[in-house]
Amino acid sequence: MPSPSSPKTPPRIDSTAELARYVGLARTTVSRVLNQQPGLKSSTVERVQRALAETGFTPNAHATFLKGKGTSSVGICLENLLTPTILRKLATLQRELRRHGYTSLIEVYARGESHTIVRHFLSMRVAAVVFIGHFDPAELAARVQELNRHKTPHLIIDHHGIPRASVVTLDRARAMQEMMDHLLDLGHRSFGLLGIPLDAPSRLERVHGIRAALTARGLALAECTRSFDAQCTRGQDFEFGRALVRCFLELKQPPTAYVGLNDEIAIGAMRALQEAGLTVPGDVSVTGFNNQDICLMMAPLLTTVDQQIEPTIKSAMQVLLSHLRRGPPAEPVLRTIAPQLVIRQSTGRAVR
Amino acid sequence: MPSPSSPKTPPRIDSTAELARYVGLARTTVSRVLNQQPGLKSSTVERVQRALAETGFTPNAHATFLKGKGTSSVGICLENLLTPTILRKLATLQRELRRHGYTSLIEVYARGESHTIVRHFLSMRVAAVVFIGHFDPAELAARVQELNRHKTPHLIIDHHGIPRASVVTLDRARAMQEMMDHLLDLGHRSFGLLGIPLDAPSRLERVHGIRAALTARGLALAECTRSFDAQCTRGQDFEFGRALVRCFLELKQPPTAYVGLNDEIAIGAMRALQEAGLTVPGDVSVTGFNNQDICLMMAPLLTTVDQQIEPTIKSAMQVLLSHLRRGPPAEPVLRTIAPQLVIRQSTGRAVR
DNA sequence: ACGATTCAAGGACAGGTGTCCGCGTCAAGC
DNA sequence: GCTTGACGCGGACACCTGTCCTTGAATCGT
Repeated sequence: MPSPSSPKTPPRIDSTAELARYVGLARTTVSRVLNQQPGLKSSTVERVQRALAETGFTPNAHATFLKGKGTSSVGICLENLLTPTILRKLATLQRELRRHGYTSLIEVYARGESHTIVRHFLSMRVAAVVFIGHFDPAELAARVQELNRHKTPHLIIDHHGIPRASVVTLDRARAMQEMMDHLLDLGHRSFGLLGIPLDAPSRLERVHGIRAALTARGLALAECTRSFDAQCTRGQDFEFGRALVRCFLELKQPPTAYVGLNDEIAIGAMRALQEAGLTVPGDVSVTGFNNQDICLMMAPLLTTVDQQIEPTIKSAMQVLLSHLRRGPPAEPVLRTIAPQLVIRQSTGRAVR
Repeated sequence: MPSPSSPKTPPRIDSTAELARYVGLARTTVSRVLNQQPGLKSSTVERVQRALAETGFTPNAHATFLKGKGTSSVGICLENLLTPTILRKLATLQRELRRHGYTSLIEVYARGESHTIVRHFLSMRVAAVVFIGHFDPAELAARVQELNRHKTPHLIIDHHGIPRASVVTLDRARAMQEMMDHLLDLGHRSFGLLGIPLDAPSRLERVHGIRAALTARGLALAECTRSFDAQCTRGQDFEFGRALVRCFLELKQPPTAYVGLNDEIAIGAMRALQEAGLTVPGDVSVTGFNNQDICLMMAPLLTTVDQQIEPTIKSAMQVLLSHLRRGPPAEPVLRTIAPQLVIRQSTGRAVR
């Protein structure tokens, strides 16, 4: 410490009143310095600033909030803490929020606990709530209703189909359609869907895209595609992809192209295929989804879809900020982000 | 009184006073119901409960906190949101904290911003602060001092060497020593270190372990090992591992075993080796660190070290809870967790 | 019908902060 | 010496909740 060599450690200060006593000023004067109000002698301001630095005092955020000077925070509810894309969205969103002066409250979803989470957000009087990922539809709808009743702005990233909720989401139908077009151009006519059930509502959008691509060429969904996980939407990891491919390989006529729900499943699938003596893309093609870093480490490099996370969050912030300024809108906002196909080495011409 | 079947939507309630007006009771009575105080007619309790359910009112957490009934929260500062092991620790810790009635405040570290983060924690009057990962030592030391001055309990997971700070960390020296023993047993005598600089303080512990294993066999660190990233400790991803191996392969006598800082680097290294026409573990051996799921998807399966995250967080919670009960201890607590070697297929006998 | 009991009403205070306002002080200008 | 202006002091109120206490009213028992 440069100026005085006083080794007296400053006392622990816990309120503006204590700080005022410490510097020998009135509490109101200290408060005025803290809030940068005009009409104070510069020497006084400096005196308080120095005491502030010495003691490291921070005003009680709860009391500040109570006075209306809300430390504006935004609640973020995540599907999980494992999926890399979700985490990249979270990281980007938190950075953007901080840039606009908001602090974030992060909670992780667990089935049946969304009520507790949203109540926590509401009790903290957050300025808005953001959901990232996919959730139980009924539960999410109930939460949205709850937030609407409290006039708390909210935004969903990814999950769609909830009434009266603003959503920013990747156009997954279009992504699947483009991917299917790519595979159809390569001559593929029979497809194994990995982690994409044909009837589960949570993956409906993807199936729509797949069907659109097929019907555009006069093909029928039911005849060209096969999915083994009608109800099993549990695991979404490497091992799941591996297990699914093993099921497919027991068929008399296994598909020539495998379409994975995500990169992990696709990678697990490639491993299982290679273990069975098949080559990718020589014998069969495999596609992923998300374009994670790991795609570039596989042999062959994985063909996949990029989520365009940066634009997604940018768009989400726009919507969120407009909701924060004008309150929840009468009509919910819906924005879709265009995906980008990333064609690499794991897809090739169909043989048979 | 109107009929109870009236579909009139309940008004938005924002305080106990409004709720009291809504049900036609006194504010104090409502407060007593909310805090489950005895001496209330059950019909009254029920009336309030119903209004509570109808309106979805939640008491203002800030005001509650101000009254001392603190919604006790713990601040968690993360190195980043990308490293899978950090995220698994975070997920486990948050689950444990919630189980003990604590809510968590999560912030992500950025160089030079730790001051802002800790001040935010302090302004929220958190019960404790936890750091997960590795940070700038000087910055972290300053934060610890700040927390000590405010008598706020704190705990560091992973990063060690900070004075007057409690730490729970994996015994990385022991992990490296065991891994080196394994490689030495296989006949390896020249090692390429990937992402482990020999002189950087942040990786000192690992180097200690490596040296211990070598000297136990009468070998010298400087003669057996080589590291290309003396100062470059930036990237820790797949591409970094790939780039490092390319450097090694330009040497006249490349090493026979590569020791990676983490699984990603090791996987990138394996790719680069395979691209160069070498086989793993036939020609060279490669080891990772962290035992992430991806290790099981590589060909060959990656030999690595498991961090034992579950026991780590369990231990951390014990320390944290004792600090929360008794306040910051006079002597900081240090706990090391025993690692577990996971030997798979990427390591084999040395040839030459 | 009367006293005893039960229970809600409502006032009061505390917790830390922001803000307003009247008052006192001090120095400079005339 | 008086006015004027600048500036800090300290009281007051508000934000919302939890808790204590007194008071008043309704209900119950005999």
